[in-house]
Amino acid sequence: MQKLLKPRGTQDILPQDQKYRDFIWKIFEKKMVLQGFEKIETPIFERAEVFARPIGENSDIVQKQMFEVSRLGSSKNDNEEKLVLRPDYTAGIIRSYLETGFSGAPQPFKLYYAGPLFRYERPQKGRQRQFTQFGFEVIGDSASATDALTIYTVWDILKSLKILKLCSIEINTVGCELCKPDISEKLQNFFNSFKKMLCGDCKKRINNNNPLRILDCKEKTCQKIASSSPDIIDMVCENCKTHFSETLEFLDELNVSYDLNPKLVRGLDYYTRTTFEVVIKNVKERQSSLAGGGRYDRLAKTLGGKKTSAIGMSFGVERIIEFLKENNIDAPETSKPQVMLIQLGPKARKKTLKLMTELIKKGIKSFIAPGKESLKSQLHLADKKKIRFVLIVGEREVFDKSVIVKDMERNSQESINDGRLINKLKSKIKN
RNA sequence: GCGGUCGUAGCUCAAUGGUAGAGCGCCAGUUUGUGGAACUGGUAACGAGGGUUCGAUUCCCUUCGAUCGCCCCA
Repeated sequence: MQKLLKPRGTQDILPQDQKYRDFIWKIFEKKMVLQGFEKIETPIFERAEVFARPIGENSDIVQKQMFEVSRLGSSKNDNEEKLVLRPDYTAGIIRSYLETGFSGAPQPFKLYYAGPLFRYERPQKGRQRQFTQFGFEVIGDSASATDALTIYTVWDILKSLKILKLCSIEINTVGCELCKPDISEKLQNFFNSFKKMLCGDCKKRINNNNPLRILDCKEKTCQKIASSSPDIIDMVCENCKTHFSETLEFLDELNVSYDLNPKLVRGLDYYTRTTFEVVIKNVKERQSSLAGGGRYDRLAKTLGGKKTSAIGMSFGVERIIEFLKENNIDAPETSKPQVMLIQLGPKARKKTLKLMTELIKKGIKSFIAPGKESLKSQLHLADKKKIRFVLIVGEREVFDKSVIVKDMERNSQESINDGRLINKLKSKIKN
C-alpha cells in the first residue's frame, strides 16, 4: 500500500506550530476588540464572480489560480454556477456585507477575520496553495483618518509581534475611480513609446490594460524604463492628492514610521487611493511581503451594490511564523501538561484514573500513560515531555490513601494524603 | 505556466550493479517502587511505475512528492 500524502502545496499545521498561531491570533484579536471590530466568518467557497470582477478578469489569480469546487462526478455541462475556493478574503466579505444588508447598519462597519485561502500556484518558500490570512475591513468610511488609523493598526500589530524594526511599511496611492483610468492611459502611452525594449510580460501588460504592473517588473530594462516614468502621485487628481497627504500627516502625528514607495502597485484590481504593503527589510529576493492592504472604494459597486468606501488589510500567517522563527522570536507555550500521573499495578491504575478525572475537573492540565508498566519508563516519559510534577501511585499509596508528589525540576518529593492533594498541588503549581 | 536541485528507517545521514549501515528517536531490559548518564536487546527504509540487465536501491525514462528561483502574491 502506498502511503497517502497531503495534496501539493498544503501543510499539516502540527502541534509544535500551534503556539505561534495562538500567539499571533491573541495579539490580533485583542487589537481588533479594542477598536470595536467584530468578527465575521464567510464561506470557504463562493461563486466565481465574487472574485472575478473585483480582483480583475486579467489577473493571474482569476485566470489561473482558483480552485473550482464541484460535486464529485457531476457533469461539466450543467448550468450550475461555478464555485471556487476563495483566493481572497475581501471580496467575500463585501459580498456578505451587501447581501446581509449591513449597509443599512450604522457606519463605519468594522469586521475582522482569519482563515484559509486557496490559490493554485507552484509551492515555494512562503507560498502554499492553502495559506492563512487574518485581517480586517473598515466599511462605509472614506476619511483619510481611517487610512491612517488602518496603517497605525498594522504598525501596532507588527510592534506587538516584535518584528516592527525588521519590517518596512511601504505606502503609495493609486488614484480613485475617476483618475485611475487616466493614470492607466498615461502610463500606457508612456510605456508604448518604449515597447520594443520591454520584456514579453510587460508588453502584454500594456495591452491588458495593466500598465501599473510594469512599475514593479523585475527585469532590469523594464525597471530602468519604469524609473523614468512619471510617478503616480503626480498624476492623481486633486482630491486623491489631498487624501494622500492628509493620510501621511495623520501618520506623522501618530508617530508611525513608513516608507513612501511611488512604484508600489498591488496586484488586485480593486484597490483605489491608499495602498500599502509590509515587507521584510533588506530582502530583495523571495516572498518578502508579510502583509498588504489598501482602500477599495469601488469594490462594492463591482459586486452590484451601491458605492461604498472601504479599506482593509491582511496578514499572511505562515509568512509571519516563518519570519518569527528565523529571528528566534519565540511564542509562549500554551498547552504543556502540568502534572503526570504514574501508576504501578492494577489497583493503582484504577486510582490514578479516578484521580485524573478530578484533576481535570479542577483545571489542572494532566497527562497519563496507562499502557506503561514500569516506574522507570513512566518517569522517563514525564522527563521527555518536560512535565514538572509527577504523581506516583503504587499498591502502598492505594492502601495508605496517599499519593507521592515528585517535583522533577527540584528532584524532591513528598507523600500527601488524598484529601489534601488537590490544594497542595495547586499551590505547588503556582510557585 | 517556466527553470534548477533533491527523494534510503520517525529524524539526520552513509554505502553498494548481486536486495542496505550508523547516530539520534521510539519500545523493552540491566534482580524486586524513582527520570535526565552508561550498557544490552528490539523496532524500522531504498516515493511509485516502466525500461536496460542474469540481477537495480544504484543506470535510463515517466510520474508523484519535496525544495529553491521566475511569474504572481500573503
